[in-house]
Amino acid sequence: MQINIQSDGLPIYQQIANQIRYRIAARNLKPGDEVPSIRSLAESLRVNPNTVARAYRELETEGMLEKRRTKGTYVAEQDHQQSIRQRARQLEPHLDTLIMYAVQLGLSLDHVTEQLRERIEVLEKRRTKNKEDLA
Amino acid sequence: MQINIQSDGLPIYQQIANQIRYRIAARNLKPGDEVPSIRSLAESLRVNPNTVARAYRELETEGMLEKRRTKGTYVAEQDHQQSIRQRARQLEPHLDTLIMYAVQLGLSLDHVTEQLRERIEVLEKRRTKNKEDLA
DNA sequence: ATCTCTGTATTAATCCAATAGTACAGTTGC
DNA sequence: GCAACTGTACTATTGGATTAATACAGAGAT
Repeated sequence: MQINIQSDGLPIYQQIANQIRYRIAARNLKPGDEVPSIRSLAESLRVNPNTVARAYRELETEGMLEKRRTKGTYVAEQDHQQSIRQRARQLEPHLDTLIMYAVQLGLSLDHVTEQLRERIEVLEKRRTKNKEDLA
Repeated sequence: MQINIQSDGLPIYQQIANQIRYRIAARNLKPGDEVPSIRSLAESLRVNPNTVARAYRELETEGMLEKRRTKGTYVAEQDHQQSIRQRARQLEPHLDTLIMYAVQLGLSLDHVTEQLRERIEVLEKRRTKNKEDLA
């Protein structure tokens, strides 16, 4: 498993969790697939087993992974895959954080939704432009 | 100046900054108003001057406050008041963070805007309900 | 001049999250 | 039984962020 660790401030265990989360979302990893064992991944990243364990534990709590003791760790079968609702619930605290910031900046909430829409447009355009550049 | 400090994990200097930011946004503090001196506020909160100084420095960077050396610290005249654009720019990194989370959760960006809209509605209702309860 | 008020700078103590070191416990297959 | 693999638990180190202690520097009032 190709995981890139950078010393860019973001904790290692989160970098691992993010990258696996992303692969699952992109269906690059599918339900039932086995992910590297804690020890082997720790070894290949030259990182302590506990660090990988923490990433896996977090993903397990989210219902992304499923540990089978003495067997290994696998991408969970159901849960996150079909249930958008569950994932949406995980996004909620981040929404609240954003709203809190907006309130503190004295920005109206209508303004925030509008600004978010605009920001997404910008990012989308950038993304499609990159694809064109590659073609 | 009535500032409440709680030991709830949020750093003291941020609690101070937040509360002042909020008052300015609510026009409870107006441009030109003087805020308590670093030393006096520090004393009344039983906190180190540097802690208050840090809050003020942050607000100054944001263009909210304006220090006049040997005079005191004042709510800035222009800047934040009329320029929504400036405040919006400060919100941008938070928008990006939210978008990043959404992508990692495999949620479409349209979904995010929709969920944000819904979340805001909930909070708005809760807010108006509280007002009714008080009446 | 000196007292008293501004904000500032430097260094030290403290605390906590992240990570490592290392030993433990269960299962499987030889 | 024992080797080789799973995930886990416990303790120690470290590094960074927060806060404190304390001293500094400028301006105004008396």
